[in-house]
Amino acid sequence: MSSNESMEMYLETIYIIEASHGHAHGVDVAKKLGVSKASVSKAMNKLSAQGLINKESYGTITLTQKGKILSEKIYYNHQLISKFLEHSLELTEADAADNACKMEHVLTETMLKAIEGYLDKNHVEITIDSGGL
Amino acid sequence: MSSNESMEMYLETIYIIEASHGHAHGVDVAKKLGVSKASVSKAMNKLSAQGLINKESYGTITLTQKGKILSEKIYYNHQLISKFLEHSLELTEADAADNACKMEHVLTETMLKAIEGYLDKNHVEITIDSGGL
DNA sequence: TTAAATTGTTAACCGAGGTTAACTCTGTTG
DNA sequence: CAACAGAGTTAACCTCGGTTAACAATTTAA
Repeated sequence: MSSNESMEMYLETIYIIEASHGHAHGVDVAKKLGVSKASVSKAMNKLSAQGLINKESYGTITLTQKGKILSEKIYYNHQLISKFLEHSLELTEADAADNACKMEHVLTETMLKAIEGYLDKNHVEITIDSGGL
Repeated sequence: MSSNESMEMYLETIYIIEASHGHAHGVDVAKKLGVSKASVSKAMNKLSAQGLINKESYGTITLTQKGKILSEKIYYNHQLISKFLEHSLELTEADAADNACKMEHVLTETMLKAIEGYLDKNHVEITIDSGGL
């Protein structure tokens, strides 16, 4: 637990790619995050060492159970925050996602719980569409 | 403009100290932020080079006009976010400040404007008490 | 006024997270 | 099957923001 911001971004990205393609490749992650292949390669070594991903034949990446649980949580938080911003501030989906993306790494558990409460009270559904990162 | 997160923290801290003592000293900034004197010293050189602070006799630090305007904006945003979190999510003042502190460096202008609108619509006053950082 | 305590600065260093360039590995295909 | 293109890795390097340790400067106090 408590991987930091950039590791969370890698994990979330792998999660999203895996959701639509079954597995991720380093080069896809690099493109999606706008970083070099080399950065991805180093990051993958760390995530692998933490037991969050499996590196299979020639760079095929899949989440471990542990990695899946963590990235689901990260992704869920992202959706939670996005919906909250859309509903409370009437931000567009794009603006909400934009800000959620940066907020998701720093909010306290207390605040995340409060957002859950807010959405619940206001009957806002959390759609798990793997759309805009 | 667009100094980054840690520079913003230094600036905001100087602003708060200056508000209650007339001027700041490096050692106070270091204590408040929980960093070493050396880090403060280096940061002050940068802020000074950017024309945001004046270093007066033996380490006495004051904001320049430019620095004051910027740190007021930073501090104002902090208050804005805090109030928003207290009102929309019913967070305690402490929890709100805690999260605002991390959010204030990353939100888009669009979102900040939206928060202003929200507070306005809900008649929430922004008190400029230089309380909990 | 001189000694001690406080404060500030500098130098050398560290880890995180990125880069480029050169390399290796794998798979496809002419 | 041989060669090339695509994908991954490695090494050397950079910047940022922090650290510790030693030193310099300034206050304060005996």
